[in-house]
Amino acid sequence: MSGHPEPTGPDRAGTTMAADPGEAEMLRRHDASSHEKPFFTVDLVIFTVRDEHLHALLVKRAEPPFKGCWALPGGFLDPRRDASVDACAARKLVEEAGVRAPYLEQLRTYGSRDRDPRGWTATTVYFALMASESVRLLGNQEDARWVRVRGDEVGFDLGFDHARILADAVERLRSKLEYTHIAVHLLPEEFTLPELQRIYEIILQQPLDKSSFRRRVMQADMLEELPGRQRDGFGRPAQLYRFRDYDRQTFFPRSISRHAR
Amino acid sequence: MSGHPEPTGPDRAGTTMAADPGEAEMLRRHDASSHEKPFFTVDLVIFTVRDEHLHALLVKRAEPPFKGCWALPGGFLDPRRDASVDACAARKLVEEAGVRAPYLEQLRTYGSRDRDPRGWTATTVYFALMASESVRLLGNQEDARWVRVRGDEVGFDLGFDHARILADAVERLRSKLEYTHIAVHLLPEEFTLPELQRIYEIILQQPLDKSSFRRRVMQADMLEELPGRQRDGFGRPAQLYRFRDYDRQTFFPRSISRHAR
DNA sequence: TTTTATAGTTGCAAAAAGCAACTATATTTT
DNA sequence: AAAATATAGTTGCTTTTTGCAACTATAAAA
Repeated sequence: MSGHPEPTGPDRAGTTMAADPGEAEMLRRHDASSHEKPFFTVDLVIFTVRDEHLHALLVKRAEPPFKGCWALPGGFLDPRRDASVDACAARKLVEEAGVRAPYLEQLRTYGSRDRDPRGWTATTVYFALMASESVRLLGNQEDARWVRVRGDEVGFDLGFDHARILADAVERLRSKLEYTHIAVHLLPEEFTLPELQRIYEIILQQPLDKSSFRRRVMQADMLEELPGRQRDGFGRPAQLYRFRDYDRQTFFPRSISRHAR
Repeated sequence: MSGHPEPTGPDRAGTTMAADPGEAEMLRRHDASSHEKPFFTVDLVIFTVRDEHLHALLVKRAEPPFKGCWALPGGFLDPRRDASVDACAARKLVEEAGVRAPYLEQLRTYGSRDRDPRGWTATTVYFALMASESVRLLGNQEDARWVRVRGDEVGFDLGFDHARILADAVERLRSKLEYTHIAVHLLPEEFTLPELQRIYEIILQQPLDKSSFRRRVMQADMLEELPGRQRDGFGRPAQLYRFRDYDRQTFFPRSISRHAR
């Protein structure tokens, strides 16, 4: 493909003229020259499953605003250090949770005049999934903790609009679990099928049929059996598997739980 | 839950209220000076279906950088005018496409040191869906056009990283069409079932079975029959329907096209 | 009046999911 | 050591959902 648009095409037909072109032009130039910038931060919703429940990592704010309140980890993007927003999120993930490369996905950007008392602020929020075993909390235990998520909240107030952000993140997590394989990122590299099923049950908050679940996961062909390797426990030992392709995002052809309709 | 954390558990310390104004004022100055801000813009991927093909709205840039190039509509957020990022997107939608309230959803935020020659820039991208009938392009025909999307590109280069953004938007659109009802937003308020099916076929790029499609859509119970109202044409007239609830985002229990596995 | 084009329905075969009983293999208990 | 118990994994059948193709319905065009 070349560097120039086609001279012809279906694009000319439906372009009804309307309001004054001079006005639009004026607005465009105004925008370009004013360049007033909002504050820009990156926040993280870091999920894990521990003790049969979904947990999120929260930090206690050491500085105003909302000093002493619990909030999502995150902070200002530093254009000198961060080559990109993604890189900034990865940096903060290391700083806050000491984790190298878990599943990290952008949730969305929240920005408004009044969500931060310091002024117009936009924050791009990422959510991360990790195995609870792989987490090393840095710094003091007192100012960073895993908090159990009940429903879509933690049971107490959070600073800023972080309660709403957390609720959105939980919703996105549930929604993606219905259709994708991302739950594997909440487990260590090697895991068993019953462990994976338990993750789905905990987050979707409903029991799943064992045989249907296995059928579905095996048909998706995402797991690699680790021959001879088993997880011992009380009953019969369970076969260990590994997720086949951590980069590809695959979808189930059906949602896991039947939707109420 | 209430406005106060539980006395026990990991949340014990989350008691403090929001910052007092005097302290916030002090910190505002501190933060403002110590944190460099990136530029912040909002861009739009505006989709419609015309002439049996998916189209996106592109504008020809009047100013550098990429002057003369085609790019996605958008521009700098203005903290004085825009109460939120969402509001900024809605404003730009009116300015660029003269549309009041189509489907508007945030895609994601792209930000890096080198995506704009003017410096570190973050852009939050929204994608909009609208019926081709409802569009009034403002300004000159020459600098805003509907361009046919083939695969996930338009066939010529775009300014900035907009080609990649457009590809991401197309992918998101396809993905959401598999599981949700958003295709109705690409049609006028009243439409027929064959028209809706055609939208799915065009965007998913594959034929769909008539009876399965109807069964699925009717079971989802999202459409309201308009008694006595029909669309005339060559063959048998088609029943007109209206989408029942424009706010609710509902999901199909299965994806529409069978996935290759 | 016949042909053609499109809308919409129906019936059945095929595929997938739900369900429950069954086997397998370990630990714990007696 | 045998029995009880707990968990993993399989199998067979029923029910549900889908895919497919033929069928009917209703208009305009020939």
